[in-house]
Amino acid sequence: MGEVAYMDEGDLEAIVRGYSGSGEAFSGESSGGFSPSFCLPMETSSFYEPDMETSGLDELGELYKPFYPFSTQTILTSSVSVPEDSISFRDEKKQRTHGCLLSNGSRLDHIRIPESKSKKSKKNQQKRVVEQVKEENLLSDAWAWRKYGQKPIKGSPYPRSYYRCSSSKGCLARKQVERNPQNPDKFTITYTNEHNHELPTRRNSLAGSTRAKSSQTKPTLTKKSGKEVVSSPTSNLMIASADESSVAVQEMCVAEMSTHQAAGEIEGMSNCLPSDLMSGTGTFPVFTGDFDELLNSQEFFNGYLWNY
DNA sequence: CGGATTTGACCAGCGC
DNA sequence: GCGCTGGTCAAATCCG
Repeated sequence: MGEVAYMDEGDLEAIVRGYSGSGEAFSGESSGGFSPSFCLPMETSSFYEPDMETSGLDELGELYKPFYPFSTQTILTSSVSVPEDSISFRDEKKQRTHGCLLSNGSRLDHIRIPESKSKKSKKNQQKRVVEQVKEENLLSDAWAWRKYGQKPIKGSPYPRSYYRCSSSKGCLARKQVERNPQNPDKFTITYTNEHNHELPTRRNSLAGSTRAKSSQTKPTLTKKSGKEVVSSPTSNLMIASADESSVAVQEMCVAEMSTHQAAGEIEGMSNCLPSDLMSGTGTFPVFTGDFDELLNSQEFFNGYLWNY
């Protein structure tokens, strides 16, 4: 299952996208086109194109471009539970679902969030996109993010991490990532504002260099060189960092979308989770594939993704 | 050395 | 007005 909730201008409207399954949801029907990953409410279109009106699923991907340049692959990953912000409205969602069935079998439900939830606060007035993803899908974001803060959230045992787009100094795009208290296997990602630039040629200015995840707050960490790092062999791949491997993995996602390569490789790809968000989990998805192979595959995309 | 992460401090919005 | 909470800032620190 996967859900994506759009909250716009007061969080009055949101949609929930349902998936028949997290990994299996992607049935490889994407060649040359978008998988109907997202079905956005009309008003949501204004998010990117004020007067854009579309009903075509292909265009949905375009709508999502600011956040998900590769909507198809991104979607494939989206798993789902209920966005934290809308958890309290689960029942209502169930009652008011009248979504559309996507060609891949996933369903997209529209939900209306009670107005009481939105107090017209400055924050709420910002356009947001909320998505629930599984750990292994946190990587499905081609943008470069830089973490600028972390805060414990009341009512949740897990902290919330704050990221901003690091591709462009003037970019106001923000991203919040937090583990779902109700379903620790999933993360709630909240995107705020939109990117004011094209997809970065490199996810991070530091592409190629990896910073081992260090944290003093993770129970599931192991000591390494005096610092604590996630025990997973790939844990040093950050969700928002541009480790060569992670980039390659992500590109594999794209490749997958266009070449129908085994989705299993993606499902098994590593996850680069911030250790702070990993607290409470003892196991991590581990990518067991050959990174060299992945890196080689990267060449496949250099032509249009990473213009280097 | 450049860039990313960590983390305490600061600030603003909201409820009482 | 006060306290709580969430979001952001920025110095310190880390890493390749």
